[in-house]
Amino acid sequence: MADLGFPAPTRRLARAVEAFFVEQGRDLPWRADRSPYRVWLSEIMCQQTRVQVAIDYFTRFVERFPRVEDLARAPLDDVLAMWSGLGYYARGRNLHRAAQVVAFERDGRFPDTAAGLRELPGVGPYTAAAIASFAFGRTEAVVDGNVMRVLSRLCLDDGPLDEPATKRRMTARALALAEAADHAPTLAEGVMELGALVCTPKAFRCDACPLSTMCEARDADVVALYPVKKKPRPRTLVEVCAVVVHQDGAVWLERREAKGLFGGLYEVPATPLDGAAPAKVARQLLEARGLSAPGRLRKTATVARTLTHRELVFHVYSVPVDGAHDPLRAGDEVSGVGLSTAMREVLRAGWPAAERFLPG
DNA sequence: AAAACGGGGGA
DNA sequence: TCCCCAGTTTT
Repeated sequence: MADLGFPAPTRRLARAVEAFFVEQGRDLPWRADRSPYRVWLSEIMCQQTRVQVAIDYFTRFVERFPRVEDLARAPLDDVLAMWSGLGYYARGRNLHRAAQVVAFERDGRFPDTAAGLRELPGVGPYTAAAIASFAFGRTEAVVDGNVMRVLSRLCLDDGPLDEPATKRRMTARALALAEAADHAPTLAEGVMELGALVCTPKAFRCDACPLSTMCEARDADVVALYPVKKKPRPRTLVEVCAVVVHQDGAVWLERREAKGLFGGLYEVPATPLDGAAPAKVARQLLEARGLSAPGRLRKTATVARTLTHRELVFHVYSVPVDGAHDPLRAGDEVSGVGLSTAMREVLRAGWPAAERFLPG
């Protein structure tokens, strides 16, 4: 086997991590019962999301959908409504699809190997390994951001995080550790826990680390310089015109197509400005829907939301209407569909009754 | 290999 | 402000 660059025997490293997890691992809701369904659900929710945030969503989901069949039978809109605010909504859409595959094509049973799990929508290399390990006790290389950080420091690996070659090295190391462990799942979860609690990006606590005496970055006093990252891409400004058409306790909502940004979520009539005047675009949005615009449209507010690569600025127009209108949704229906945090803000800004119907 | 895809909490 | 989080999918 090629040299993995460990600063100490894998057996010693593995035992130290396992002991750390047994003694200091957190009592997270999804650790109480390691059923495949709960492990899968928690892992999907935790993707690119802080554990503290995922906890609330996980608790609500298992209460509302106790079994994978319950999730599979629910309308997608219900699932996305529950997912509202969590972000990366493709996860919610894939979650629903995967639940249907498991419930309807596999008799409710999850695949019990990483390769099998990998076939489910939304389950990539990390999640497949995590479920195979935590739920089925398999010896897998479970490599997430925490693991990459811990191992890059431990082995003084200066490969950029987003390069496949770096990922391959980390995977080989994670597998070697899992194979050297007493209990592979404990090791795997332990490395992640170490990254989450001790070997953190900024405020790392080497004094509390079970690996500190073996860590190469620590030896060289360069922990803060690892892992190595590439330069981030700049953000671009996107201005959007949003028209909040409302009638008392009802508001006009439309469903976005089920892909791309905020896919499958609901929104008020809206479109990017593309350099046009907001008032003019607002009028066009209304006319395209057969709505009579008042003599003069008044901008109600500006709502700004920052995404990873985009700065969204909504020019919000509040437009009261009367008479019957089709896509006008009663307030109590609004909480039953998927809404992005950005759209919640837009609704709050342009719909007088929003406070009565939008939680938070 | 690079880009797309949310949101928020902490430094 | 910037960073970065229990990553996956698409281009």
